[in-house]
Amino acid sequence: MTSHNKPPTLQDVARDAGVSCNTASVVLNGSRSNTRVSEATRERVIRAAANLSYVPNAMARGLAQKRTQAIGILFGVAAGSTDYVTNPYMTGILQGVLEAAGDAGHCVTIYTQGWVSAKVSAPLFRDGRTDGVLVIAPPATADILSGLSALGIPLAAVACEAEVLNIPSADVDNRAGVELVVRHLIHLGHSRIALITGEADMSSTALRTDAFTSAMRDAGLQPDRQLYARCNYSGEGAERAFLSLWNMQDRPTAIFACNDAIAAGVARAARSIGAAIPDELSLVGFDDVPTASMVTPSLTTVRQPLQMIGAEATQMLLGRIAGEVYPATPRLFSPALIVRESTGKVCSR
Amino acid sequence: MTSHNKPPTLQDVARDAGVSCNTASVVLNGSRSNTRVSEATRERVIRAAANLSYVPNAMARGLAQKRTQAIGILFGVAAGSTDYVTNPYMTGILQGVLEAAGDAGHCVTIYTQGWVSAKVSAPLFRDGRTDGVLVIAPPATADILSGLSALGIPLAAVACEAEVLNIPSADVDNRAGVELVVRHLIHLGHSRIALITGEADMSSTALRTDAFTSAMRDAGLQPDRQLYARCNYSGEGAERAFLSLWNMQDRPTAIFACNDAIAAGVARAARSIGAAIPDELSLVGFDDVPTASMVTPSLTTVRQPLQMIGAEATQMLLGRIAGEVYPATPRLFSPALIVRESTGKVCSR
DNA sequence: GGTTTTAATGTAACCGCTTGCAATAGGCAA
DNA sequence: TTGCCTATTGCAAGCGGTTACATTAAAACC
Repeated sequence: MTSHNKPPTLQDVARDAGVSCNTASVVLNGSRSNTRVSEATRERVIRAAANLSYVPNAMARGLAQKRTQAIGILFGVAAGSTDYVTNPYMTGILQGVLEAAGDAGHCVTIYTQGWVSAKVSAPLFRDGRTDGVLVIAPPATADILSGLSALGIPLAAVACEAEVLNIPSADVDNRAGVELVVRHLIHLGHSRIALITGEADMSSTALRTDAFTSAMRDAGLQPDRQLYARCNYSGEGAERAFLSLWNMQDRPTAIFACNDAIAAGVARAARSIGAAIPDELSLVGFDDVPTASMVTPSLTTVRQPLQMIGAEATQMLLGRIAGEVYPATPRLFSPALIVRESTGKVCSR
Repeated sequence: MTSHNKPPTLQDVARDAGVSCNTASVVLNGSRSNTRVSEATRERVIRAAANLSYVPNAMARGLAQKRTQAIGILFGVAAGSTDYVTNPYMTGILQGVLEAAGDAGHCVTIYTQGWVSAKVSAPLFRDGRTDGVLVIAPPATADILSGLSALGIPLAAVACEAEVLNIPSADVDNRAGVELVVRHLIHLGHSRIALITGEADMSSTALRTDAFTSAMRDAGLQPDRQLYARCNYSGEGAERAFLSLWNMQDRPTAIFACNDAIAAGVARAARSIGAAIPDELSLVGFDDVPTASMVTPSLTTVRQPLQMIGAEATQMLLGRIAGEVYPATPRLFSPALIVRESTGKVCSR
């Protein structure tokens, strides 16, 4: 019974192999290329380590060489919220991060510290637990990125304004996604197209709003600010936003919701008041969450490659940790328009 | 600009406060109640630490006191798979874990090491990175739990056979959940009820199959083994399982799918061959994933409190790390039957 | 006043591993 | 034989904390 004994240390390996722990260290992590070890010794050490199922202590190693082989991940959450992984966006990113980090032999540590103020929270990340931090879709108002950046912590980000801070980041190409949506709707004959955005302090809100306006103009349509509504990305407030649009004298024939959760809220509200989708109203979402294909009518939406985005950001972070330099411009991934049942030709009436 | 300077150490704090680093240490982590420190000194140290935004180095602290204030989490995945957080079950548990761990001031580290063999993988968790490991729904065939247990690593588990290993665990009350389903269906007049389970090596499969058989017997019905089918919890193979049941000479009037992903597959297959739900076939799922309420017809299913289960398991793990002892019997959480549109009275024909 | 308590703080040895540098031992040229 | 180079290996000082124990000084006791 080997239960409850302490894990073997490098000293144990060295003793069993009949060498100093210096030699054991050199053998086991292949470093010190200038200092060579004889083949016989190398084998003895490796055999001893295998016999003991030796695993180096990450704390000691981290302390000595100041690299932990772990990265931290910080999810953007609304102030006071603890909903870290309750939506498919975050979990999609996380899955990509886990795969990329795993491939690189890095652990992933999720930070749950609240987003107090950047001055207060940022120093917490200097606890030496991780080599760098990945920040996912933080609200711009939480200036955590600048706080972390000022402390010299290696960073990469997803879906946020990282360019001005010279932080590498990855994101979906929001502009391209919005253009796909607007072109699709216009192609179906819509011209009064409404926009329902999420929180104002998310970078995607500004980007999509701006892209929407441009795309409308490009199509020769005058965007109507009356048709811009706002709620939360969680879907909260979507019903109200929908109703305010629907009760206008000159109501829109299509609504572009900035994510699928908002679109779901709109669909629910539409059904409850008997507005037919897509006959009376076309509806488009963004994200292509699993539910989008299952609902009735199924949702036309923009798919973004979340796992690729998460993986790319992870690789950038690992690169930054290794000292590489990246361009500040975000790495953008192409979205795809998934046309389903919630959009149709504009009703002639 | 304070950029890129090294994080302040305890020595820095001690120097600024004009004390030895012993005193600083004692003040800052409040320990050593036998050794007292004067109020004046205490204040000086605290002020110095605050001025420097001092954060103790987790590696050094972990090395010294052999506790890292971090827990590991290992997701049960199919052999060769890297789908850690791609399904709502895992993310629901994770969310609960994050909240509970965060409340206790612990970090959560996700392990991505593959489930090689228990002999190979288990020692990896002795790297000192975490104080204990939470194992979520592992396949019984991957004897990782026994491997970890043999090494004396503090453990807690979710949804698995942990009792024989004397490992504290939490889970939904599968038996109660299944009974709710069977009673509901019988109440609607069904007697030929089919069961579609997930992988055979998941503890829930055995538990739910057994509970199903018992519940049928308790209702005075003879369970028909012909009506037991199997596929994967991911939903893969659900169509085939459904068709094999549907093509029987004496087909079932109701199907209990062991999770919502399977139920979704069944619903899809049923629609594709024109089998009407619930008119010709009642369908029940398990889990109550977000999609369940959105599909048409919406899915009758069993809701389990995933976040509570995750949080409870976390608290057990933290307790075990602190030396507490828990009963080996799993802590069970009551499920709730959510009746929606996919179940109805048996068709009289 | 001398001795014992007690309060307050400092010293130094670890925790397990990395790494600069010293040390040892053959081998070979001089 | 002596000296020097090179291939191996060991020594020891950290990394940044924690903590048993020693130390000092002031207070309390007889």
